[in-house]
Amino acid sequence: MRTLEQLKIEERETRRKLIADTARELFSQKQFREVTVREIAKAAGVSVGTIYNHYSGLGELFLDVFLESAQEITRLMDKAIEDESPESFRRFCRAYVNYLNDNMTFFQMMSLFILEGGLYGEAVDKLNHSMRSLMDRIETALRKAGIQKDTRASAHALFSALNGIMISYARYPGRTPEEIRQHSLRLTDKIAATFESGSHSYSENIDPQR
Amino acid sequence: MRTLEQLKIEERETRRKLIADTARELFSQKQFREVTVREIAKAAGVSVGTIYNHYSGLGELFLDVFLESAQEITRLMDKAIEDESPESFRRFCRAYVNYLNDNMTFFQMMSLFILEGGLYGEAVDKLNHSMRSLMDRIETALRKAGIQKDTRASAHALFSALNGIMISYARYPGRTPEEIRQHSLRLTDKIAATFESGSHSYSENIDPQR
Amino acid sequence: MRTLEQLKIEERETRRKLIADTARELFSQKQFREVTVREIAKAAGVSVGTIYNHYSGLGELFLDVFLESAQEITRLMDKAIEDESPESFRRFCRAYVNYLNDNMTFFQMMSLFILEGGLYGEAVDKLNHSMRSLMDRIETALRKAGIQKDTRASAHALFSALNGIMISYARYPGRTPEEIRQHSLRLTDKIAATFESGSHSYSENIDPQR
Amino acid sequence: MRTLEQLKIEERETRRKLIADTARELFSQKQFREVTVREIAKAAGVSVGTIYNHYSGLGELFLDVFLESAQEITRLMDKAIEDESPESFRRFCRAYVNYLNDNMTFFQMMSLFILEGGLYGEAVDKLNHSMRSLMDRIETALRKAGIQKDTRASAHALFSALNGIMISYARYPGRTPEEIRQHSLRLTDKIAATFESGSHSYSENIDPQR
DNA sequence: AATGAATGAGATTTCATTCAT
DNA sequence: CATGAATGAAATCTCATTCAT
Repeated sequence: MRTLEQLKIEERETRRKLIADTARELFSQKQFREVTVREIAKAAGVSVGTIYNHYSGLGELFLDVFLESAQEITRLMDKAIEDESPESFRRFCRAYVNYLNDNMTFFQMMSLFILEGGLYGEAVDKLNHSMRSLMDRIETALRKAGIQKDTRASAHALFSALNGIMISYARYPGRTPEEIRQHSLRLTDKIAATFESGSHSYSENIDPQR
Repeated sequence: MRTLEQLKIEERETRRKLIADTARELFSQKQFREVTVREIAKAAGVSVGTIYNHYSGLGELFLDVFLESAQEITRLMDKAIEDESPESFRRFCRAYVNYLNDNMTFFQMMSLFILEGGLYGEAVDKLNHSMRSLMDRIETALRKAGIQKDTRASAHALFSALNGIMISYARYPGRTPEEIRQHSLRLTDKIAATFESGSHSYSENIDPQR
Repeated sequence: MRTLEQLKIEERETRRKLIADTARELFSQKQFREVTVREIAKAAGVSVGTIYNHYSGLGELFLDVFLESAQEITRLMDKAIEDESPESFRRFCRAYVNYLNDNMTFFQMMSLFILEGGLYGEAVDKLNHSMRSLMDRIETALRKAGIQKDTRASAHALFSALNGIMISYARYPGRTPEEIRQHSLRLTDKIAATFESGSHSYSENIDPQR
Repeated sequence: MRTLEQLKIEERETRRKLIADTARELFSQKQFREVTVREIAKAAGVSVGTIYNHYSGLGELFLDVFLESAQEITRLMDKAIEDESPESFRRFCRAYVNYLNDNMTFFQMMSLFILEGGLYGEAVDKLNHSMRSLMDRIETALRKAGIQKDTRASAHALFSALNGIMISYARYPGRTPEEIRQHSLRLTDKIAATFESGSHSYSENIDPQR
C-alpha cells in the first residue's frame, strides 16, 4: 500500500522535475524573461495546465529552477574544496565564476529575486536556506585558504565580489563571450589573490610577534 | 542667427532633460520596469509622442537616465577622492555603496544593460565612456590608498566587488532597508580593508628587496 | 438482497447529499460563480471525479442545490401559512423575502436558470415541479388573505413582485446588508398591502351587490 | 481654437459610442457574458487596444451600455406618461416590460450589477443617477394613476414587481419567446391593476368619511 | 516639433471536464 | 466507484511604438 502511494508521489516529482529541467534548458537558450509558459509546456511535452498543476505560477517555477542551480553550484563547490593544490582557493573562485558564465540564468534569477523582490513566505525560506548552503562552502574555502578571522563576513564579501564580476562585465556590450570569460577569470584571480593576501596581513596584525 | 539656433537647441536640450529627470524621479518611486511611457509623459507634462521625438525608444531614455546618474556618481567620487583623512579609501567605497542604496535604479539599469544586453553602436560608446570615467576615479582612489601595481585591474575588481554587494544583498527579501544598508556598509568596509591590506602584502611580496 | 441494494442506494444518496450540502455551504460564503469544482471536492472530502460520478456536470449540481433550497422555502411557507394572526399574509411575504436575503444563492441560481437558460429535459421538469410547489403555497396564502379571484395569476404576480425586490435592491452598491434588509422588508410590506387591499376593491368591483 | 478642441472631443465620444453601440448589438445576439473583447473590437472595426483606451475595462463598458439602455427606457417612459387614455397606467407598465423582453441585456446587466456587485466609486454614482431618473418617471405615472400617498415607496415596489416578472419568467425553460411575452404582459396587467386598485382602497382607508 | 489615439501581438492564468488506473 | 493529474481552449488586459494631424 505504501509503495503505491510512494510511486504516485515519485511520479509527481518526476513530472515536476521534467518541467523544471525543460525550463532550465530553455532559459539557457534565451533570456529567461522571454521564455513563455507555452514554450515550456511545448518543450516539456505537457499542456500548459499541467504546469499550473505543479507550480502556482511562473514565480514558483523560476524559484525551483534557481534552487536546482544553487544545488548544482553547491556540489561543484564541495568538489573544489577538496582540491589540495596550493592554488585551490583560486580554483574554487574560478569554479564559481565559470559556472556563472555558463549559467547566466542562475545569476539573472538571483538578480531578479534580490533586486526586484516579489518573494514571500516559504519562498524566502527556501532562498535563505540555499544561500546559507553556498555561504557555508565559501566560508570553508576561505578557512582552507588561511583566513581565520571574521570568516562569515569575509564569505559574504567574497560572494559579493565574485557576483559583482558578473553584474559588471557579463555580456558587456561589444565583447565576445570568450573575451568576457577571460576578463572574468582575470578579475577572479585578482579578487582571489586580494582575499588571500589580505588574510596574511590580517594574521600579521593579529599575530605581530611572528 | 546663431543665437536663434542656439536657443532652439537649448530648448531642445531642456526638454530632453525634463523628460529624463522626470523619468529618474519616477524610477526612484517604483521598479523602473513598471514605469510606462505614458506615465513618464504625463508626469513630465508632455505627450507620448514628444518622448519619441527626443528618444528613439525606451532604451535610449534609460541610457540617458543611467548616464546622468553615472555623472552624479563621478562627481561624488571626485569629492571623496579629495578627502585626506586616513580613512579616505574606506569613505570612498562607502560613498559609492551609499549612492547605490539610494539610487537602486542606477544599479538596476546597469544590470539591465550588462546582463540583458540590447545596447548597440553609439550607446555602447557612451556606456564605455561613462564606465571609463568611473574607473578612472576608482583607480585614483586605489593609488591614493597605496596600491601601485596593476591598478586598472584592481579598479575593475573593486568596482565588481562593490557592485556585488548590491546584487547580493540589496532588497534581500525579509530585510528592512536600514538593515540592508548596515549590512552593505559592513561588507563595504570589509572589502575596502581587504583591498588596502592586500596592497601592502602585495607590494612586499612582489618587490621586497628593491 | 434487497436490503443490500437499498444500502447501496442509500449510501449513494448520502454521498450526493454531502456534495450538494457542501456546495451550498460554499455558495453562501462567496459568489457561487466563483466556487470551483475543486473547491467543492476538497471541502466535501471527495475527489473531483466523484462529483462527476454523481452529477453530469456543474449545471446538475447547481440544480440540485437549488431544488433543496426550494424545498426549504416550501417548508417555511407551509409554516407561515398556518399563522392565524391578522398579519399572517404580510408575515408570509416577509418570510420569503427574509429567506432570499439570507440565501442569495437560491436567488442567483434562479436568475441563472431563468435568465441564461441552459436547462433541458428532466431538469426542466424538476424546476417546474419545484416552482409549482412554491406557487401552490403562495396561492393558498393569497386565498387566506381574502383574494378569491384569479388566484393562480395573482400568485405568479406576487411571486414576481417579491423576487423583484431582490433583483432590484439586493446588494445594492453602497448599501450595507442591514440597510438592504430593511428596505427589502419595507417594500415587502408595501407589496403585501397592495395585494391585500387590491383584493378588496377587486371583489367589490366585481361583485358590488354583495 | 475652441472648435478644434471640441472636434477632437466629439470624435472621441463618437468612437466611444461606436464601441458601446456595437457591444449592445452583440449583447442582443447572445448572452452578454459570452461576448468577448475581441469580438466587440472586430465588430466595431477597431483594435482591442482601442477599447481599452476608451474604457478602463469590460466593467466600464458594460456600465456604459447599461446606462444607455436606461436612458432609452427613460425616454420611452416619458412618452408613455403623456398617454391620456384611461389605460395609460397599464400601458406605461407594459412599455417597460416590453422593453425588458426586447432587451434582455439591460436586465441581465442590472442583475449583474445588483446581485454580484463589483461597482465602485463613480460607477455607483452613475448607476444611482440612472435609477433615480427611472424612479422619477414611475412615480409620475403612479401619481397620474391616482396614487397620492407614499409614492416613492410605491414606485420602488412597482419597479420591483415589474422587474420580478422578468426574473421569474423571462426565458423560462421550455417556453417560446412569444409565450413568455404573453405571460409577462398578463402579469404586468395584473400588477398594474393591483397597484391601481390598491390605490383606491388605500384612499378609502385613509379617508373613510367621504 | 508636439500630439495622443490606434495598434495588436502576446502573455499569464483559470477551470470544467475526461479518463486511465 | 473513487481518484486526481492532465488537458487546452479561451479570456482579459498591457504597452511600446507609430503616424496622421
